[in-house]
Amino acid sequence: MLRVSKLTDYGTLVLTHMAGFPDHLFSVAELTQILHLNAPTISKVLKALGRHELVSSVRGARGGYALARPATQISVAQIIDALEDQPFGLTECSATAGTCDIEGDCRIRANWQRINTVVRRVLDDVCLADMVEPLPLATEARMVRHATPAIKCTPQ
Amino acid sequence: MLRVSKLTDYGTLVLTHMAGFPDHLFSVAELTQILHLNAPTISKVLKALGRHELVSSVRGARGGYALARPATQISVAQIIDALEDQPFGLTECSATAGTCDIEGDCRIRANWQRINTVVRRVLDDVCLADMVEPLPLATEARMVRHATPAIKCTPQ
DNA sequence: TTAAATAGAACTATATTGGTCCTATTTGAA
DNA sequence: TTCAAATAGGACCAATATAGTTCTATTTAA
Repeated sequence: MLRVSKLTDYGTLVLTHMAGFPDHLFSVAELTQILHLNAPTISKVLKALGRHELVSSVRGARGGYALARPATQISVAQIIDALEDQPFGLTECSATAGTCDIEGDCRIRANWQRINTVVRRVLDDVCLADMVEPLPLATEARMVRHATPAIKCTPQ
Repeated sequence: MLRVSKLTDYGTLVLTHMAGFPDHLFSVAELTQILHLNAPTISKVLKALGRHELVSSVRGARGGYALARPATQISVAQIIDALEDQPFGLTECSATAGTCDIEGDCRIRANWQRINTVVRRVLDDVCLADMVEPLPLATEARMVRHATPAIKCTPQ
């Protein structure tokens, strides 16, 4: 469907809120009230984010979660990696080798991989800090500058 | 899952093959033999592509399909639009308004939309002709040049 | 010792997708 | 005129993926 899963969407929402209060330890209960999401859902998301070291957790009474590092150092791509089950790639065969019978003489797989690289780079270049505030019409984006020329399109 | 559907994948494969023979009218049976996909699947894909005017069809005996326009004028984004059920967008709320309770005070929706715009532009800038041959390490990509600065990432 | 918290894993229900099949329509050719 | 070869459209079922919930274990402050 070319959509990120809802868990990933929730994850960006949760992390974006947490980014506004870097020193605060958030419990699931607290985030539930603020974000109007169900507690089990928030809990599930934070557990996965913890496993991927995007948040750090403190267990026990008075425990909770906080960002594991500054919001400028957490990218949307990293959130996707943590919350999506499959490895990154717009098609199955371009993400994982050996999933398709005709892989041997497939002519488009390599090109899908190039597309993946460029899309990935876009997502690498958006960080949590960018998601916190409604962005003004931005100046030259690092994202765009950074995108290397991976694909040539025949001029039309 | 941040994946294009299999139908979309099949669609690019079929169209890429057809792009190599612009004047030939392909029947489903013919494509079946060449591409090693099942006939009903190829048929389904081509019908959808026809509805979106990416291929033109000739009905009746000796009928078949051909690209509706030159391969330089069919983009991967258009193929996705034709074969995916949902409108383009990495999250549901950023693709379709009114799908989320908390849309009113959601802080990240607008930023997802900016991300959508940039990703979309990447896909707009890859055309079928680009998928036909294994691309050499390409020179400056129109795709990249074209991507406008929609998102600012705080320098790290 | 207890209550408040996270950790992990399993489970169920729903939604989406993939794939197939059926019927209608069109059209070239015998 | 009839038949066979083709596409058009839609409905359907099976498989997969996702969402959401629940249960048990563990940790730790008070």
